[in-house]
Amino acid sequence: MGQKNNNKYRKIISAATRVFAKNGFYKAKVSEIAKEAGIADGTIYIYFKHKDDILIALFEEKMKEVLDNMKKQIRLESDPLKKIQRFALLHLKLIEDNKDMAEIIQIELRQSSKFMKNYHNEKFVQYLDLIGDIIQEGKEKGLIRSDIIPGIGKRAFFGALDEMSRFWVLSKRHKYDIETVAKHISNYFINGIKS
Amino acid sequence: MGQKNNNKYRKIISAATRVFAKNGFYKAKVSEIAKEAGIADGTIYIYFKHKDDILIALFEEKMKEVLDNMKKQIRLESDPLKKIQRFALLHLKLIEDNKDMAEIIQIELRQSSKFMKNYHNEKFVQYLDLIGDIIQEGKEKGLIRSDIIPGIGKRAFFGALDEMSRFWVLSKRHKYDIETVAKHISNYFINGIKS
Amino acid sequence: MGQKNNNKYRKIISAATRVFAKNGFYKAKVSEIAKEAGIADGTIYIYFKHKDDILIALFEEKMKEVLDNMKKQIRLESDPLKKIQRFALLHLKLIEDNKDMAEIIQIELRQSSKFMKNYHNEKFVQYLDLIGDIIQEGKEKGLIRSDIIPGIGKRAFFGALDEMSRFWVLSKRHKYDIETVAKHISNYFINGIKS
Amino acid sequence: MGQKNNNKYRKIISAATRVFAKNGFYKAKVSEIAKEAGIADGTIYIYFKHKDDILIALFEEKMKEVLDNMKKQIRLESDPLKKIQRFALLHLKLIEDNKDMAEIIQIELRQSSKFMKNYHNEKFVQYLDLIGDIIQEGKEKGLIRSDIIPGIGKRAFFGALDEMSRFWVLSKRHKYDIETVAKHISNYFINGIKS
DNA sequence: GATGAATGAGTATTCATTCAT
DNA sequence: CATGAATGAATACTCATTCAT
Repeated sequence: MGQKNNNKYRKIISAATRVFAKNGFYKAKVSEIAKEAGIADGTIYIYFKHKDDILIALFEEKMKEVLDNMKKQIRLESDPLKKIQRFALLHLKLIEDNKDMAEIIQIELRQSSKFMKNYHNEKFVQYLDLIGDIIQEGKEKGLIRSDIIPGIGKRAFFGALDEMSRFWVLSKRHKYDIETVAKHISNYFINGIKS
Repeated sequence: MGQKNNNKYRKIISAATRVFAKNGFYKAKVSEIAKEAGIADGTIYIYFKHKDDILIALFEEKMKEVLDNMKKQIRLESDPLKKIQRFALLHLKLIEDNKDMAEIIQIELRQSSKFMKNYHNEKFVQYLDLIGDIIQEGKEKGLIRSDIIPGIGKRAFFGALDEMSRFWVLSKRHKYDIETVAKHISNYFINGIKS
Repeated sequence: MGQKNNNKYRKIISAATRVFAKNGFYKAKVSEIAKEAGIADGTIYIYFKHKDDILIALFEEKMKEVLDNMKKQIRLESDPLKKIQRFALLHLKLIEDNKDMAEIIQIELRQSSKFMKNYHNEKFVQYLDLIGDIIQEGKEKGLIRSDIIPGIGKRAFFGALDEMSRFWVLSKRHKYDIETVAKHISNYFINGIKS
Repeated sequence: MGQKNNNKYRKIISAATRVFAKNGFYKAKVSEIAKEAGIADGTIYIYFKHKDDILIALFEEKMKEVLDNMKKQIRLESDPLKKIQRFALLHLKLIEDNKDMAEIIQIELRQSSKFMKNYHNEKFVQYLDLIGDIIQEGKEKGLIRSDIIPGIGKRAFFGALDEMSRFWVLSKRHKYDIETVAKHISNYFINGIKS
């Protein structure tokens, strides 16, 4: 924890975000991260035991931030359906404002066994559960049909946003603006599940 | 004679599907694919110039199959909304029946720059367009709201299915059966976009 | 011997001469020689047991030709000093007319242990001895100083011609014409050793 | 610190000289050079980008030494004809004292396109020019015939010495001693070109 | 803590050679 | 004899990780 406040630790995470985004985790060299961070190669191993750990730490850090921010924003809304709208807009804005991070999460983290399969992605589960909880709340308030299964609904909604994000990350020019996309996707979903 | 060549080409693709699925593209060794295919290491290089090309060929092959099959199935249905339901069910069934392939497409192919970014994924674009075309058809028949944008809708729907597929691929036990998931997801979407 | 008259054997030697000259023995691929010869890879191994053997055979063939030719030409001259002049001119002409062969002999055959060191180059020894014999004859006829050592003289003269040949092979444009070079080099030597 | 680097660089050059001389460049394994140098395989790649570069560096290093030494020695003599004698003796002595290096220069460096053809051998050109300059000087002083062409003479003389060197390198026992050979070869040449 | 030179395990790819047809 | 698909041994080079300073 003392480490996490450390200047060098932050520099490595920041440099790694850029380097991983550029060519992917496997093609990224530890020495390149060190160079980008303006430190020596060996210094990285004072803060991280393995190259893998940089990616995991990076993910945890970013996801914590995203999760905390999303929770805070969602709380400002009391109507579950409004919460869904806000979630969509905020999610896409986060992607837009953090292209490098988004690319890593989108592409690298889905990757090999080392991560999605063996690494239990607690923060991602919590992120999905934010949606699940909103759906549950909507059902309890009678705003969402009682036959909607939160476990399916949360993935469907997240998946829809995520696929748009992938498109975002991989395209240079955007055909649709964020607000439009957020509105459309949340409307499909809300209309699809509301009572 | 062509048979024999074809035979080995197929064996390599088949072996690679299993090997890539197990530990991912980067951790897969060419020698392991050869062993799995029951041929010599060097033989692989008669059919493929680089390790990369095996993954790309594999993807093209499988996607062609999936695309052809999906097109045929969709044509059997005349109602665009029914087409959406059928798409969902068939997509999830394909995933279920081709776990290894699904895992590769889900995880490996989204990966590094070499693929999603630089490799222009024509077949995937066509697959998405199948959905786009159905939406367009539905709009023209007055079954789908005129303000629905196919370019957003197709991604939202595919993303929803895809996120469920990911969950499927990464889980050992399935909480929900395919028919249920397909029904729910297509219902959200249909209710969300119908007139 | 029946083999040596064989059409395919000749084709291989001829193709190998071109292929070895282009990029050197080590970089030359057996399959490239086969392609150049218009035959299958495997056919080469009907005529030669190893890639090495092609180079050795090629050398033996060419050297026999060169040696026979040189012997015949030398015999036409009775004056040992004239023989030296003729040797120089003929040697350089051979190089000029057989660039590919010259390059191989110059460069490849001097090469690694496999050849100059382990392979006892009988034909080359005989070629050098042609010069040695001329010197000996000249000494006996009192035309060449009695203190000249043929074993040194033959190498000095051959080396002088050979270095010019190397220059020839490696240059694209020739500063001096063959007759001039042959005349100069034989004059240095003749003046240097004559009584 | 620079010392240490320098130290390993030297060790590699030295080890490579021995290893290349033994079996030739193409048969030499990088790992063998590393073992001979008492370092790890990877360390070689800190100092040299490619295996080729070791041979080139080795050559440049040795040639610089030889060239500097030869220049110094030649300057001690004022008579151009004496300079030629000294050149011959010194050249052969260098070969005798640096068998491994001589073998590499003699055999490996003449080799494939990578070297003699594509690699412009500046130091070798300068070495030859030392002889050319002596001839020019001799002509100006009226000691050497005015019709002698330095561009031909320098190659003839170098070639004569070089061919003796090759004989030297490839033989185990020497029939003639250095002084005799040097004296003979320089005498042929001097008598051959003097006024 | 910080450094960066050194390590050496790991692997894609090549290509001479074989042999079933 | 001829073929050319198949073989698999061989090796240059990379790069995550270590550790003496």
